[in-house]
Amino acid sequence: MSEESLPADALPEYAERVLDLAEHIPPGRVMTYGDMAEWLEEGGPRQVGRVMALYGGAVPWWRVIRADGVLLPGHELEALGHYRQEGTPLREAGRASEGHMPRVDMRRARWDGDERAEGHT
DNA sequence: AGCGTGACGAGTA
DNA sequence: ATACTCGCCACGC
Repeated sequence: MSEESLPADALPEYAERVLDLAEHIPPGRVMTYGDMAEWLEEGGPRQVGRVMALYGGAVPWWRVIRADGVLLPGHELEALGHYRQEGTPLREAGRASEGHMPRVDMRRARWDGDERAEGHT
């Protein structure tokens, strides 16, 4: 039997790795799908995206976004609420902000996975 | 087996 | 800023 049937109460190992990493993203910071794939050294942005689409509800999904900083389509308001609540750096279109959501300021909010760097002490 | 699709990314026009 | 192309990889039809 080469069938690798997965236990119903367990996720694919890759999915667990993705979710675990997502849970380690500090509040006020974000990680891109591509960065997560690179950090894990496995799969690619689309694979991370697939995992988040399927199981992302169990983790702080709003801290995992696209490289261009666009809020998750369909959950913009919810994500925005979290960002304002945790002080995630946002780029607001100064004058034309009416009509479209702000985007995450990737330059400041991007987290590289180095937890030690969080403690500036 | 081919083909389209997607919570992607980078490059080009 | 937007639109389109190509590369990427797993899934479903």
